[in-house]
Amino acid sequence: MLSGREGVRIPVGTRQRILDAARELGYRPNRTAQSLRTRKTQTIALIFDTVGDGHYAGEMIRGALETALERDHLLYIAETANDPALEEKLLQEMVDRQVDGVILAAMSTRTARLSEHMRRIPTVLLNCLDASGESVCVVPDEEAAGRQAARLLLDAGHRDGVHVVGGHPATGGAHEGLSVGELRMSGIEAAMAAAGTRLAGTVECDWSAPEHGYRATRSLLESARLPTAVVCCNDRLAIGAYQALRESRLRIPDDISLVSFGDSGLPSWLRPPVTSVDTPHHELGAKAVSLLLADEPAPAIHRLPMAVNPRGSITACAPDPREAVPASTEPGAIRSAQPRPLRRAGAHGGGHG
Amino acid sequence: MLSGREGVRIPVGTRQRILDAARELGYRPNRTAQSLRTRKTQTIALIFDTVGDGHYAGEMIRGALETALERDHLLYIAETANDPALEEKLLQEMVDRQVDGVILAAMSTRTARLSEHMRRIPTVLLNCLDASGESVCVVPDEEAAGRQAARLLLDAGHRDGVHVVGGHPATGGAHEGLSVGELRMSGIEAAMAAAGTRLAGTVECDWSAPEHGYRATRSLLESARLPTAVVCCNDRLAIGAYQALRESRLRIPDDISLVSFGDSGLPSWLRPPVTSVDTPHHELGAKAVSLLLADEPAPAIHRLPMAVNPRGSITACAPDPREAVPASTEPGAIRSAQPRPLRRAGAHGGGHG
DNA sequence: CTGAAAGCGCTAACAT
DNA sequence: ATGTTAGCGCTTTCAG
Repeated sequence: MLSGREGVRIPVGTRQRILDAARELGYRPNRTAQSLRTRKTQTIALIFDTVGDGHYAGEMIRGALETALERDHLLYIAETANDPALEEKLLQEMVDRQVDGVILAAMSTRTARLSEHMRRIPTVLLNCLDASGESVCVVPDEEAAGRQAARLLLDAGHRDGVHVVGGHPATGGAHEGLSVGELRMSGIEAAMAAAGTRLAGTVECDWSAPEHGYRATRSLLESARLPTAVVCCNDRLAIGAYQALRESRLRIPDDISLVSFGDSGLPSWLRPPVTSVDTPHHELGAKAVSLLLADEPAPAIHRLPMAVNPRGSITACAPDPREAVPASTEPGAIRSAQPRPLRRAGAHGGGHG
Repeated sequence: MLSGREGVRIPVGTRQRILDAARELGYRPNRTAQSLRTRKTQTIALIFDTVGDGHYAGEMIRGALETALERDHLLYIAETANDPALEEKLLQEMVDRQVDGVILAAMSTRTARLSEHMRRIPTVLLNCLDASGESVCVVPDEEAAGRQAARLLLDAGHRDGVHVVGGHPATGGAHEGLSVGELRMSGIEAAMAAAGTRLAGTVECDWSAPEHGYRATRSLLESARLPTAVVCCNDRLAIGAYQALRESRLRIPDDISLVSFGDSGLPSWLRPPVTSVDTPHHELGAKAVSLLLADEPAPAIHRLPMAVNPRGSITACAPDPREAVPASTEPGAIRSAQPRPLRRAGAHGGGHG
């Protein structure tokens, strides 16, 4: 009766008294014994390739944890460090402890190789796909994200002066053969085309560090026609872009608009805060858990929408940008050449980038 | 015999044959059954108050995981979001699953309140202390960190021009009644005193965002006597300081030296990289696990040394800074007034801050 | 419809 | 020194 057996006929008062007594005595069913019998442990393994700088992982963990808790499950966590042997060992340990399912999470979207274990236990791939296409996968919808970013700019009137910093690097993983960069670019281009226009240009560069964004943006500013808006393919590039723009005395968003794809939570430290299309880490983690715990984990790729976070780095663009923003070939002093060493100590004073 | 019973007399060949067969058949002892019998699960609960921005947590998790794995344990993870009710529930769930021990980790050092559960199960407090002083605690040695930071500067010849940005805010937790800021300041002051000198000044400010560091540093630069070196109490303040220095055309480390206390992994993105005294997240996690798994978890506070990471933001200081750095009351143009809008596209091009 | 009994797979205590 | 047995605390099956 304590285990919740149905159809028991006990006076309601008595029943309640029993339950109360049980609680008062601090009775807790022994989950280990339950598990031995039912072969279910109410636990899930969350295995990362690498926890990385943590931000990505942090939100994912939170999302997964919340959903798991709602469904009365607890989370194991582990990290493979991209070591196949370690991955195998961890998977084995998890299986030994009879986890009810495994979530294999990758920090940067890529194609995963499936271990044997994963054919014998419910598995969800998080932020990665497998070659066979027989797995349940959860990934951000990068192509839609590209369209979202472009729409932000288009809706503000930017049509002819939109440049991209980042582009389609070969590095990084793939969704169905396409890299994150390719997908985002494809989305951006599609949205521009749908609006009857196209990108003014794309600077292809490494996404890994701010300095690449800095250099790419500088090269943009040296061109004959100044951009009205720049799309940065990730946060690090955006930091570099901020730096380059600040050095050129171009103000955001007054002189130029900026959109970024957020993946690190860093944009909130930029001044002014950058409007970005952010990877839904939290939702990815939550979705992975709920799929794992669903009755029929039908093989499929679940693409989650990215979140648009307007933070004021976009300004309406005049119909003809040539009148609003005069072109310049002088890299040294594009706009106000006035040196303003110790500027603004106000609310935005901590500005950087 | 499979469970490793001692004193069994079996021909060596046979013994090996059995083991081989077992492996070939894929035999794995059922850990759940083991646990039911032995009341040990080879698992540890790692419970954070908040995973925060993740960096802190990421390294801690890694450290804990490595050590746990070495000792054949797996890690549960959870987050209480500083909600006592949730903490209680999670603790209960962990106890129900018979974890062998609990690590209670705080993101920012503070004093913890002990739940009843923790008196009945081995517990280690990570990055926090409890009022009773009866727990096993692992914390960074903040006072030593202060001395380390000061020594870096003193060894480079900085004696009379060292300023601190941050100070001793009342906010944040405490080690034996002292906040992180108080401890660090105390260490800095002790080291300066030991060297026969003292701080030129301290700007007390909020540690939470770059803009406070920016403003504090600006105020420093407006004073009559220019600092030869600045100590920033955390990464965010350092970012703000970088920004202020850059706007003043002061070069790091040529014109001014900088040291920071690292807590976010962010310093690596600053140009030039900032020399910092870093919280040993990884070691904290590892130590917590090994203490938890030790035979006698004697109540004690374990202070772990912080790691010094020289990254080139400190330069030797002339014996008399007054000759090396002329004072100025003009905030507008302290040093080279030359506007250099699009500077250096080279290796350090991505610089920001 | 309800109570009793038989295990889940292992380890520890027990006889041989 | 080795083989045997009795549970760990629960769920499920099977009689009653």
